[in-house]
Amino acid sequence: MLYSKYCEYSIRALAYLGANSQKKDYLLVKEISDNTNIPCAYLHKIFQDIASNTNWIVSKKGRNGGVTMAIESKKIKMMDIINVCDGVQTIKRCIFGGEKECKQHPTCKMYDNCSYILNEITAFYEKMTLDVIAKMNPF
Amino acid sequence: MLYSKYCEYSIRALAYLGANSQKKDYLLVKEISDNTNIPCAYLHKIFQDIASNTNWIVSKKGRNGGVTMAIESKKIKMMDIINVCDGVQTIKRCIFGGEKECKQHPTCKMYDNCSYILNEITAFYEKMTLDVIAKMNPF
DNA sequence: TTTAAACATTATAAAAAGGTCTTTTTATCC
DNA sequence: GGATAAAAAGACCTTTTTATAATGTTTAAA
Repeated sequence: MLYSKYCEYSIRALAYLGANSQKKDYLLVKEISDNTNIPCAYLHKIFQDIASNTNWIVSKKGRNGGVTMAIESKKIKMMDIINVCDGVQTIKRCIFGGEKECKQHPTCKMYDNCSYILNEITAFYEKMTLDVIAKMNPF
Repeated sequence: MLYSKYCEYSIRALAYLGANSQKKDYLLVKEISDNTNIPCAYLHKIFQDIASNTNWIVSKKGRNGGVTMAIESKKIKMMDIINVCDGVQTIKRCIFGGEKECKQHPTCKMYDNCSYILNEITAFYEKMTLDVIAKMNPF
């Protein structure tokens, strides 16, 4: 698994939101839940977390409430979402278990050897913005 | 995270075993535990699982017992270990959450788009055999 | 027959995933 | 303007998975 389920849900939910919420119209969490196959209550929690940790979405309580994007889809990369949900160090760590700064074994060449593939993965996540995802019709 | 901690431990432990056990000499689980920073009791369980699911290692009870490699280090790839520990589908699934065969959304181009990077990752794990790892002096 | 080792089983802890119920906010209806 | 209903927010709880610890059992060499 490249990232947690929580993170996977966040990506799917934001992609749907970005693709379907035009400026100033709010989508129901229930609707997003139904269309992305994410448990509704869990999705509430996810949106809460995203709302409090980023400026990506705004939510409105009460009748005609819901959630909507606060910034353009093309400004949010998968990499950003992974960083917010799972932490910055999730991707960029040695596949052997250590950190880049791991000095336990000064002669170890593992990180150097896997940095290539880590960079490839990172580059991929950097170029995958929500609008790029939306164009692939995942819903 | 690219794979579970259980899997990471398995890779580290097998790499150590491959690097340090010559034919017919058994290493103590305790020694491997000490040198790889894996909890000793947990490592026992890992070796048990590996022993019963593969033909990679053999263990010997009693005095002068321990574990040793049953096949050559160069024949075991990281990919094999990931498949045994976390299951075959861990790596090769659409980063958007679905399987390759996911036909929920017939127009979705996500898997096609991420297959390139999935292949890169797979190729990397295929070429990383235990003897290649050992040459990097991770211990 | 003692002892050192893997093997086996059970229990515990922590984290991740998900559910339920109550509260608060807000628009709309009367 | 008050009542009502619809929505997110928030608090708390349950389940599942992952990780680890503890303890006893079996094996085999010295």
